[in-house]
Amino acid sequence: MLLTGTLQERETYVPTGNIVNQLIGTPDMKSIEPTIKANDASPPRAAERILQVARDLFYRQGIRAIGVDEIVRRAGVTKPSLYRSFPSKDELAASYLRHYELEFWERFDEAVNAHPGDPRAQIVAFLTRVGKRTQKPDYRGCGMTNAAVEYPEHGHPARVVSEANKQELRRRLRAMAAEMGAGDADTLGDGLLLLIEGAYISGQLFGVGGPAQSVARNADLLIEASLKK
Amino acid sequence: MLLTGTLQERETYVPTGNIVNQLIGTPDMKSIEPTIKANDASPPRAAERILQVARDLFYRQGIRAIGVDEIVRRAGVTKPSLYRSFPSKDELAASYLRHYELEFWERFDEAVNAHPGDPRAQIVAFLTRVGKRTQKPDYRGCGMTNAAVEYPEHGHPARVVSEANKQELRRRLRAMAAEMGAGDADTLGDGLLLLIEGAYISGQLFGVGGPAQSVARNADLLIEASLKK
DNA sequence: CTATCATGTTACTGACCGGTACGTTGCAGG
DNA sequence: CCTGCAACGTACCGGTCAGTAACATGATAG
Repeated sequence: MLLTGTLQERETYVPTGNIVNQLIGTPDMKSIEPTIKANDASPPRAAERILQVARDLFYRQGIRAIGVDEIVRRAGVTKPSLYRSFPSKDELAASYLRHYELEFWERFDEAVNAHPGDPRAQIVAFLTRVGKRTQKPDYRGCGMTNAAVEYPEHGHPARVVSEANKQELRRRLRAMAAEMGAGDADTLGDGLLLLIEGAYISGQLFGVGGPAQSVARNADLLIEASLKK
Repeated sequence: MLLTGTLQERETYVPTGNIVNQLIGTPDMKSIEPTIKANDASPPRAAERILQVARDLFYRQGIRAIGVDEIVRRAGVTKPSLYRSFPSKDELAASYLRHYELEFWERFDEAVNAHPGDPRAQIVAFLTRVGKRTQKPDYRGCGMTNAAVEYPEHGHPARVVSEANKQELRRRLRAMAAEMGAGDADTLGDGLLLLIEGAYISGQLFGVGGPAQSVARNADLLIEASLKK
């Protein structure tokens, strides 16, 4: 019998392609354009357009479902323009997710800042907005969660971004649960995380009218039960 | 500017390929082999081997990540053998999911049957086992949930199976919540579904030691809070 | 012995995958 | 005006994608 033995599994990511600067690379690097006057109404640079289109398509259709050809076609540019700004499609996906994460923390901190010193109200406020967003007809869940599902390989650039975000979210939720004075803060924090992830998934699975619309209410119930212990 | 206008989005699945019988097609059709004596130690039929390999690879790596060439190579068969038994890769994926769903309901009903007339214990028993499974090192979540993430297109064969399963699960959870006597049974049922989906996702995102291990405890807390209302 | 038929095979298709070598354009500074 | 250089495009790479045409084999039924 053929094909026995040497069919290794590839559980860890090994990159392909070259090394170039990437948009939203590591931290800092706030602006895209290097030397443009503020009043300049110039059309967006190629890299910017590419990332913009990629963010939209990757989120709505999934990363694996979208080829680089379609991205550059819709961006009105050509492939070398993409590969001059991004080392690979995988790194373009990672850039998309880094951008997504930025927006995520903006939303999160907005809810936090709206209720200073009241972590329970912060959570409920955040989840109320999540619940609302899941009821939009074209809701597609959390880009980072979806990317982790699409790329189970350890070390894949997209997964790395997603995992780091979820770890940090878990840390903050547990801290907030402790701040509430929960008997078992880690369990409550984790329970809230489960509800959040469940809302992301159920939102795109059930669409409008799905269980995700009750995420804030359920979180509040769970908090209540956890504080009485 | 080029490329305006006629770039339609394709949100609904349109099939490609021919029409053939499929393994685990619609209901019934219990056995694979049509005419084989029971004592026969013959090697598994091609279609059976294909589905077996596909189930393993689709679950572990994802459906989009696996090509039909790899499936037939690992199954030790060739592509026409696959396409004689399955109309398309999409339908092969649907067959994988139908099989997955069967196993899912086996696990679910096992927990239900272990605690007759006690829906709360049924849920907790089921989620205790889910929590345990999420702690296995190679846990990859729920195959149906993952497939729905991979295929957002309405009407895709894989997504159809997943959506139907989740709808039915939601129905049963709400019914069990009502049976418990919850004040707002639909909200509790939906909350339990959120926890379950959250456990599936978090299990594969965090690996061992992740928040999914607390899903049963959190579900019990949520039930308690919901019954007191 | 032969016809049938399911199951196997080799070899191929056109489209698309991610990625790249190399030429062209346009604009700034000397 | 010319040079230099960054930003872009043309045209192509080998490999893989899902899917198929045409043929071989092997067991069974008559």
